[in-house]
Amino acid sequence: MGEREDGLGLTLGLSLKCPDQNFPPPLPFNLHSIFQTPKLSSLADAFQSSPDARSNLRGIDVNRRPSRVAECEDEVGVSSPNSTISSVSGKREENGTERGWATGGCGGEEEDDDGGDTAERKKLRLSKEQAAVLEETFKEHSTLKPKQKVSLANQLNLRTRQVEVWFQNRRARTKLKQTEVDCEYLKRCYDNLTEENRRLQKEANELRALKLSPQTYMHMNPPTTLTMCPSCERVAVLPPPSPAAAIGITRHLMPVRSTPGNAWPFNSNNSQAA
DNA sequence: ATGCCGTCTCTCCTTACATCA
DNA sequence: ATTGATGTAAGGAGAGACGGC
Repeated sequence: MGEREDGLGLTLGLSLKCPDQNFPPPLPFNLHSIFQTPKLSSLADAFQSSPDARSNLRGIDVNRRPSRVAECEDEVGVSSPNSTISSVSGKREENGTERGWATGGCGGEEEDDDGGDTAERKKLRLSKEQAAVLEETFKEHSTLKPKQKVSLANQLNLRTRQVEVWFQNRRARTKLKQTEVDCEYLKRCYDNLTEENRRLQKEANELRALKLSPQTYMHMNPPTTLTMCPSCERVAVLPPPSPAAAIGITRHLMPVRSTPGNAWPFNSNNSQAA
């Protein structure tokens, strides 16, 4: 109806319901809405927004498949040159294959008190039984083969288009749910990394503070520095050469194996700590 | 083999309606 | 009774696959 139309076409699309409203950062506007060619209000839209016109649908059980429509649909299905099913998209609906369904007409060619070409929006609610069967079928396979679609539609007394749309919307809902789950997971990762980063920053600051005030640890026992001999790969336990080294890396591994002639200040007997 | 065209079906976005608090 | 939020069926655009010519 018209109450949701803001006239700007800038409504945001999917709302991912991420707990953190700032994650992920939303686009400032919907590009699709901006570039989509605005469908200027057609006569049909004017009709749709007319309360009088809508009231004509009240009391009509749109979940019931009118027999005449069913007949028409079957005819279309058989007569379709390229398809044995009547999978009618919105564009193809304009050929009159599905119009007027809610008002019981067939192909929209019935005489219409409301002015002929009524592109009426038929809003219906599937029954619980229909929804349950569709749900069960969806659990087995999220897409339907044409024959499955037709048989399911027949079983549920729905149009194939309705079954098709239901599965499309159901896939969209599944994807949206999955996106929400992914969003939640990424947010947890983000929070963990933030916490880890904060912890490391704090640690770095503490180490810098130590470095700037050497007297604080002057009288402390020097930390042990482990140094690996490049030739024999034994680890030497050394006092730090300077106080500043105490806050550096305490285990110094030298990845490059040196030649035997390398100057190694410690004999191998002193480096049996390994 | 290639290109064009029509059809079908999909995703994505949007709209309109039903329902509920 | 009204209203806003929410859920969902359906419309429409665009894209890709496919078959026929």
